Amino acid sequence: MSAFKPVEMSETFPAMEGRVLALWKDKDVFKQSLELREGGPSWVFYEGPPTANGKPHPGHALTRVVKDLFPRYKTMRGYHVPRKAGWDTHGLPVEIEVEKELKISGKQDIEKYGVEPFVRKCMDSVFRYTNDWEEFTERLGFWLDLKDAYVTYHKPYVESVWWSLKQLHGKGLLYQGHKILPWCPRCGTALSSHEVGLGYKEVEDPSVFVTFRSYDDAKVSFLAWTTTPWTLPSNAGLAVKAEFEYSHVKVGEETLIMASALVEKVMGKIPHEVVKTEPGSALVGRKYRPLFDWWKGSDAEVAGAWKVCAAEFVTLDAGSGIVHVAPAFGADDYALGQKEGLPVIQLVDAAGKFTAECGPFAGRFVKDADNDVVKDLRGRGLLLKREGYKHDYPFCWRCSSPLIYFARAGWFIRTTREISRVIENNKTIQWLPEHIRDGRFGNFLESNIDWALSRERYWGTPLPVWVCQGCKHQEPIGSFDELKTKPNARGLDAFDKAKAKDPALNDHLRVHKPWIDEAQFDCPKCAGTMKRVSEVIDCWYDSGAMPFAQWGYPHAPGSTDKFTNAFPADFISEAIDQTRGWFYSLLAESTLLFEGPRPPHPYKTCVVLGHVCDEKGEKMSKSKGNYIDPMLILREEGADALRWFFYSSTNPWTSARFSRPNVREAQKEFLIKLRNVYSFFVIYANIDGFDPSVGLPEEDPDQTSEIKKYHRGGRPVEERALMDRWILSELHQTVNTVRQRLDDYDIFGAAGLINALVESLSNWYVQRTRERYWRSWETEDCSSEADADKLDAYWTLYESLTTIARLVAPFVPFTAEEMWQNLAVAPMAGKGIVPESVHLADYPVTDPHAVDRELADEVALVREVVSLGRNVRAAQKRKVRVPLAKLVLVLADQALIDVAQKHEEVVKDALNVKKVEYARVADQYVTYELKPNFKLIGAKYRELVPGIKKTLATANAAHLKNKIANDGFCSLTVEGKEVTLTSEEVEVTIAAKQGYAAAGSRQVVVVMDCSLTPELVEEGLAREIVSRIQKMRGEMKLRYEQRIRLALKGSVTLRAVAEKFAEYIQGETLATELAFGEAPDGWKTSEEELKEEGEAFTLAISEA
RNA sequence: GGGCUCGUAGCUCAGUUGGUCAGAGCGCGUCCCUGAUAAGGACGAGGUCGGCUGUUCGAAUCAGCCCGGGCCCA
Repeated sequence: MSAFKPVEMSETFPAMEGRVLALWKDKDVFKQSLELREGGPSWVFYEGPPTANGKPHPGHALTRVVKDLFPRYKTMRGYHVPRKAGWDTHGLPVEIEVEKELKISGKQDIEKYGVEPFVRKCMDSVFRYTNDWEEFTERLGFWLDLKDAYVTYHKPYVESVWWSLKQLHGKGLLYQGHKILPWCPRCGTALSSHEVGLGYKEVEDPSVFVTFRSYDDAKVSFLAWTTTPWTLPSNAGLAVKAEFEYSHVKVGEETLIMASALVEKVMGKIPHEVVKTEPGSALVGRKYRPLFDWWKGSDAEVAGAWKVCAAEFVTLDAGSGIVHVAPAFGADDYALGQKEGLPVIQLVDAAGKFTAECGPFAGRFVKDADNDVVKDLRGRGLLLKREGYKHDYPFCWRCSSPLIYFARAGWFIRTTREISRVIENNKTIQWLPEHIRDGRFGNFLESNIDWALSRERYWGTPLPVWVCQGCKHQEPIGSFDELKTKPNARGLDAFDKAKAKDPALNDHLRVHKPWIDEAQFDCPKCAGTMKRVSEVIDCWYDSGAMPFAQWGYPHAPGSTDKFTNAFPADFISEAIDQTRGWFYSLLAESTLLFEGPRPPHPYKTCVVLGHVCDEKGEKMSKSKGNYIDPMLILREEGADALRWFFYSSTNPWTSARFSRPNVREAQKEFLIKLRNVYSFFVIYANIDGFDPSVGLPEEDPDQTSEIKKYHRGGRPVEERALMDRWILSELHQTVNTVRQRLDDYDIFGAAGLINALVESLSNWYVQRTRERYWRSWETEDCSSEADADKLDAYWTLYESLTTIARLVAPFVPFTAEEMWQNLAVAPMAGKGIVPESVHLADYPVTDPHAVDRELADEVALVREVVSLGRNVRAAQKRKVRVPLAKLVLVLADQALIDVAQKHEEVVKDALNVKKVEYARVADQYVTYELKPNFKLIGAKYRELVPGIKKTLATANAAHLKNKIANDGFCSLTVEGKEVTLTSEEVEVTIAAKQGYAAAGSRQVVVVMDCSLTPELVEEGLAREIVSRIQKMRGEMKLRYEQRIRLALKGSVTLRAVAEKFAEYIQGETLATELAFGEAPDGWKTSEEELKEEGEAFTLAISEA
């Protein structure tokens, strides 16, 4: 008989979600959802590959729930949305993880350990956490095709990357050059920025002011400042800022040039005199003499060296306003040198020692030589002064040696040549939030430098360039098979040999170091030996290649179709730190490689996520110890709670404060409320035998319309009760706006609307219509008006809940599924009417017919009235149980009175009053206030506005109000001018006068007659008795429809009231009889006391 | 140091193209309601809308500067 499974309120959310997961698995719902939409328009999603060498943290939870929402939504909208998973597997973090595991450190140790076993360790380590990730992904409800994931170390992926690099080489976009790297001279290795960040210490370095003699006048010098004297022999230029003013300062016989703003600070007590000033731009291009004559460059190099350049990085914070430039030892310096044609003078070797040409300094470690360099300059009169300078300086986190910034040869992608196309492409991408496009990301692109692609490491995609050992001829290689076609190709069997020794060797490693390094062939130019360069590439290039590499394009069979069908992506989403990472690598590679497709590509929309912070607003990280394991939340609170928290608490791009209490709050706010309504429906639908499938045809031949598809019974909307029409209007209005918000990628906005809908459903619709579900049926066939109305109530709530289930399915897929299974699938099973999962259903469509904006406004007013009425009751200490005789509503105009009258029954019921009266004029209760409508009069009267405001405020409000009401306008004299205001230009508001039992807002005042008559008190007492009985029923855990027998024992008054209201009391409490006197044996009894009424009685209940 | 971003009630956050008592939820206190109850409602806080200056008839909302937090970069 029961159509619905009772809702077990004691079941935890995670337990419910476990059942849903099992159902999805059992019916393979994800796969079905893809198959269902095959042939539909496709909507392309790219999964940014997470690095699977650590456990998922809360930030990944945010990323994954956002990534899941839109594909689910689009699928329900009819799109085909394949979701291929991916894993980022290369890179330094993996190597470091393995180094730690092996308790080794640095490249020398790795070489000693052996590159082959090391690389194998790296590969193993990557998937150590895969199980964690897969469990996390599934438990979160993130539907992703994990079985068919792309993996960046796999051979087809690597070869796809090779193909792309060959394309770039062919376009002249791949070249060898220099890059300034943080370098540990002891370890002989570069450090990643992450590693550099680990080792900052505060130290005192020399701060020296050095004089560079002007080329044409030995008496004039440029005063430059540096904290690294050891770089001075490698000086190649000086930098000034064109906009600054510079002074010629006479000191004795000599003239020093420095920034005017710093003269006093630098010269201090040294006697000096400013003889001339000029802008920095006037200094640009002047030549000077080097401090040391050790370096011997080519004529061309020398011609370009030792000149003054303009640079933006020059500041007035410290120093002299003139900066010493050593392109080999600073990134800014290098970039400036490239721009200005300065030579790269590098008089320091990789061990941090001065090179042989450095005379007395040759072979000395640079940091130790600082003092002697200074001494040498002083001896030659080239030093103005030396001080100490405290600052943070990076040290090697492994060996504590001071790092030096050092130019290293490497491979680069010439992004700067194509950057204008990249910028154009970027301009057409939809960024959320919008400011990323021209802000953080746009700025980053504007200051683009060539992409340093190569890494002197082991575990990565090998850079596929072979170089002739003799003539330096370069040849990029696009695949392993291509190598085989090369003249006299040899060493290609290195991997096979290794595999013969150890059959467990993974075939994908064929294209990795060290085996691939064995491959050689003959140089086509000089017949020398072509060998691969030793480097691997930046793993960011790997991930940026995923649009084509995930399909093994163009080598893999069928990959061309797969690639073109899934390019560009409609949607990607990652956290903000990916601006310089994945967002850039995707965009840059796509722009450089593909010149055909119309921008934007390879992604059209990018939702940028904020960081997940702890309750103090600090970024969560394991090292800080403020980290919550997201699996803990999933186990304790559940996936929907976690998901809803991220969707509803704030925009995804503002960093959310993540904590268990916050997640619980989101759960209480929304999920529990929704479940309560759902449970309420199921309880009474089962009691009343409401069955949505009754009368349905076995097969529905026409499943085209929303109504047919999802079945909507009951009378036409316009024939239903006001309340039903209202909630259906709210429902369909919300459906409409939620679709709009989601189409705009506005998750937070959509979640807010859904929240408001559920709030309305729970706190107003159900609250105010509960009695309709409690009534008994009157007729067999529900033909009476009362029964039809009751049936309407069920259909209305049924439609609301099943529509909400579909509406929230992309957000809280578990709760939605649970509701759908019970409300739709269970009763309709086998009738071919509803899909067997909510995620196979269509997203709800608005029925414009059901939307009634006027009614929505009306109910808003009614809710306001009720709220104010409760306010009055609280202030007057009149609880709602005691009926009051009269309520007076004072409303600003007749239209509002009409509205209130229309909804009078609801008001009476909600506030428990006998009668409602209406008044437009009620001067004894209210005061009026007049205010101009600023928006309307602002532009018209401008500076008169304050005067108008003042005049209106001080005028006789009641009088003016009447005048406006009668004539439609009023005239005022403001600052001597005549001003005529129409009724639209003046807002009349009312407020309750002090001292009355009244409360008011701008448009309505509620006045209550709070006097009590004996009749009212008696009725209140009767309701009090009912309340006590209900409470007891609850304590006895009686079924909701259980009939009972009642016995009461109390005062004469109490008995009189109970007798008078016997019918009411029995009706409300489902009592078949009401007796007075001692409780019969075996009945449950309770002593009740009504303090306010001064009554005490004994209550006894037995099941009937 | 540079870029971006944020700074609104004890906490978490809203606040539409600048228009006038600055809002919600949570927590707290008081009270109420309850045949959905691991719910719900009413009321209270008296918040210099980070600070200063400016634009404007009018600014939380625009501009400039400053202070503080976050992120990225140097």
